[in-house]
Order: sequence, then structure tokens, then C-alpha cells
Amino acid sequence: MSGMNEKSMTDGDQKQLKLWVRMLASSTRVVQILNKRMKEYTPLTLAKFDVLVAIDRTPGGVITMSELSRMLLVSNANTTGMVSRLMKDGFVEKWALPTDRRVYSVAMTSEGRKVLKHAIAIHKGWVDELLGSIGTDKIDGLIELFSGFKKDLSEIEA
Amino acid sequence: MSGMNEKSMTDGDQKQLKLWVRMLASSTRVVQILNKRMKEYTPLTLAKFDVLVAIDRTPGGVITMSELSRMLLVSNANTTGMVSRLMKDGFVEKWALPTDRRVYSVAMTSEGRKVLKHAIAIHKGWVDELLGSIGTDKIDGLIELFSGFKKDLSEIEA
DNA sequence: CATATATAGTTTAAGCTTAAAAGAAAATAT
DNA sequence: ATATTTTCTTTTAAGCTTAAACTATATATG
Repeated sequence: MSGMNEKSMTDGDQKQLKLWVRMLASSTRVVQILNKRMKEYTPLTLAKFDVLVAIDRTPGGVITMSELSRMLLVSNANTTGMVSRLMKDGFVEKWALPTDRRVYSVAMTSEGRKVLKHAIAIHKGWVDELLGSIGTDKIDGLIELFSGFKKDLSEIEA
Repeated sequence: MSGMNEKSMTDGDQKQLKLWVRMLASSTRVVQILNKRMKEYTPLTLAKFDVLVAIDRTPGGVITMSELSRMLLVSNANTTGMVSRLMKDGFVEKWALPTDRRVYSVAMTSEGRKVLKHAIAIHKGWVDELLGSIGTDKIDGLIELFSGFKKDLSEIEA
């Protein structure tokens, strides 16, 4: 069995769990820090920031509720709530499509764009800081790895 | 500047953000899948599972509320809520320490231990499946990397 | 045309999470 | 002894998240 006895196979299995536990702890911690700083330095939460970034990345800057849900990998119910709160903040607006009144278009207000521009800049700085201890030599490999990993995951049923 | 011009430095910065976005998407997706399956195949959520695992890992199987919060990297308020729900489920019990009545001890019930034992087994199977596309050759390096990363993060203020 | 089916989005109920305020008990200072 | 401070935990209020049930609109089919 190509130099692999029963013991080492078992170890290999244990290692995937070990890796997952550490990976999850790391990303959870980064999210915690980013969220806390985002609330402290901007009028956004990290979740609201993610929504605005998704809108910002859409060509034309106008997106439907369902497209937003798909981009953010969240439920439609969640998007409804997020967009409602962002409307109350005055950072986005929403209107029904005249050609299909089931569909809503969402876009940022100028206030939303202003807030996002600042948030993107400081968020990038924080990510650079937080991931700073990962050697530059390893970054490319990791980007490749996670790109592939994410794609593989998309083929797995929940 | 050792073969590094201004352009490539900027690229290096962009890459940390790129890595973070992919890493976060991957771990979020794994959490989504694990949570959905955990609810489907056990009477636990992933959050409840994490609490039981933390208790299980404590020597003696008895832990205080604060220790639990520290292990799980969550607020005390969160631990209060989680333990309340787990008590209602009948999976843990809690009692005040006679020597210091501010402190509460938490332990699993036999029902909790039974449920956890099953959950640990199937959870491990899922993680092996979900992380299966990450080559065995890379796993050790990644464990090292995330162990170091997590430690570096613990020295950064939120 | 009328009815059935599909699609887009919202509401509801429940759980997870936090920060801030508050309560209770213990430790410390005066 | 009493007052102050510290520690452990809970409560409260708010936001994020989901699944399931529901509403409204559009499309397909008889």
C-alpha cells in the first residue's frame, strides 16, 4: 500500500479534523476583529459592508435581491433583512422593476458610496495587518489552494 | 530593494485581501454544510456541538462558565444562552460552587454524552469528506501554518 | 380565457452572537 | 466592621442567520 500502514492512514484522517479546527479558529478570530473595528470606525457592520461591496462589484451598480443572495451565499430572507436595515441607514435604495414587479432593484445611495469607499480602504489595511504574519512566499500557493477548495466545495451537497 | 519594484509590492498587498476573501468563503461554506447536516442527523446545532466538545475536553468533565467562554472564544453572555438551551435539551447540568457561589460548574448529562459521542463520529466523517480535496501532502504544512497564524492573531488587539 | 405551476421576495419563529448594564457574591481596603 | 472594588454571571436590546410558510406576480397549459 505504497508505504502506508494502518496507523499512518488513521493519522492522516485525524489531521484533516485538526486542520479544520485551526482554520476555523483563525478565520473566526479574524472575523471577530474585523467586525469590531468596522463598527468602531465606520457606520457599518461587517455584514453590511459585505452587502455594499457586492452591490459595488455589480456592473452598473444595480442588483436584484436574488442576485445579492447568490453573491453573498446567504438566504433570500437574510438579504431582505440586510437591505431593509441598509435602507433605514440611508445607504441603499430599492425599487420594483416595471417589467416584472416581483423583482426588486437595489443600488447604493451617494451616502452609501461615500461610506463604502472609506470602509474599503481601512478594511484592506486591517486585512493586510491581520494576514501580515503569513509569509509573502506562501500567499500565492494559498490563494490557489483556497480557490480550488472553494470550487470543490461547491460540488458537495449540504 | 531585492528585486521588488513598487508595482510588485502593491500586488503583494492585493493578494492578502484576495486570500482572505477566498479563505473566508471556504470556511463559511464548510460551516454552513456542517451546521445543516448536524441539525439533520443529530439533536444538536454546530454551536451546541462545540459547547459539548469543550466540556468533553476538560479533565474531569466539569467546567465553569468563564472557562467555557474562553475555550470557545465567545462572550460570557453567549455562554449563558448556550448553556441554558443545552439544559433545556437535557444535555448539560449546572450548579453553583459551594466554595464560591458566584461560580457555576457545568457538566454533561449521560444523555448529553451519548448524543455527543455519535455527533463526534459523524462530524469527523463530514470534515474528512469536505477537506478531502486538500492533498494529504499539504495538510501538515497547513496545520503548521494555521497554528502559527492563530498564535500571531492572539497578539493582535481587536 | 382560466387555471395551474413557477419564480421573486417577504414574514415569522427560532437560534446564535455581541456590548452594555445590572445583580450577586467575594475579596480588599479603610 | 464597614465600605469599596473586583469577579462571575445574567439580563437586555440589537443585529445576523436560517427554514418554512406566505404573498404577489409571471408564465404555461388546458
